[in-house]
Amino acid sequence: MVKEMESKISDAEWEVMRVVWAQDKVTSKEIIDVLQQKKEWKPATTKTFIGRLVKKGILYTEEEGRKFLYSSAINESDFINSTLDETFENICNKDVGNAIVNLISNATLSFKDIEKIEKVIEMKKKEAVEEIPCNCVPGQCRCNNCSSGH
Amino acid sequence: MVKEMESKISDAEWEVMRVVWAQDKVTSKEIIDVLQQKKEWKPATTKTFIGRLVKKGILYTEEEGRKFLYSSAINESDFINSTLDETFENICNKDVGNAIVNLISNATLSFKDIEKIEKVIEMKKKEAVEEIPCNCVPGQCRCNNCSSGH
DNA sequence: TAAAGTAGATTACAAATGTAAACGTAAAGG
DNA sequence: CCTTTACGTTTACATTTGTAATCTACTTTA
Repeated sequence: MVKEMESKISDAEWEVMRVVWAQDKVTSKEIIDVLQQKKEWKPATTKTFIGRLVKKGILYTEEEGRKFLYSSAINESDFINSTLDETFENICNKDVGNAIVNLISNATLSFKDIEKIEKVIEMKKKEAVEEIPCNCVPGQCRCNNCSSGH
Repeated sequence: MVKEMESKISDAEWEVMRVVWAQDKVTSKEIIDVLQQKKEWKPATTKTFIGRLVKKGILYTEEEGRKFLYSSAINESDFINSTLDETFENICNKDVGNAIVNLISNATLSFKDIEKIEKVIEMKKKEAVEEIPCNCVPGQCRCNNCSSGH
């Protein structure tokens, strides 16, 4: 349960981080090459994103002779999780379950993933509720799906 | 499997949509009131977001005498799902499973949600794979978690 | 040693976003 | 009928994001 990450990076910056996360320490050239292939970004474009990430403190730099080696200042899983948690805060409580179902159905999962999911689900059963109220309109839920409403 | 939603709304706009979705048809005053309470937005601020959503075609307007009634031009669940699908495209394939585990563990779920999740999981078992390769660096995965790599 | 190539830093600029005030017009109240 | 109110529209403006060229200081190479 990591608290307060609150860094918020853009889609383009994510793309850079993915390269860094996948390779531990990288030179700018490596990042540039990967993204030139994958996203067709001009080198200058990638450089901009790298620079912004460094400024935000999300990329560490360590000098290696003349160049820099870049590495992530944040843990990949923690970052993904807190980003997703923030995204889910936009979603009405009552829809979270369906959203998760949809995600699972679109995902490619390993046997291990499935095992883990089954395990959490088993735990969640203990604290499951009958109906989840809409929390979009505080105080007075008039949402169609909430019999409890108003 | 809804294709092509590609509307992309901002966090602030989401907040407006939540109010609309929760209530079917609403006046601007209702939206403004809710968000003044919930987010402490000035009426003018909310008006701006409403206007932008109308311009984007995401809010319908229908005249009701002098005022407008606003309603959503898009289906809530479809919208949520396609937004999340897009978000998950930022996430390395190999991390998707863990991300889902995390989401489940932070969610409040109903018995029905859990049932549905169990059902999808059951289906996913048939197409589960041994290991999911990192797809962040195309062609040559050097990611730590991928034994298959490079 | 001069030319060419690299890498990081600086500058550019349009579109989207957050945040809001001001404006115009019609309605409702006094 | 005039004033206040309410609502939609227009304008404002700083920040973030996407997208990139240019500049500067080395370094490698001819």
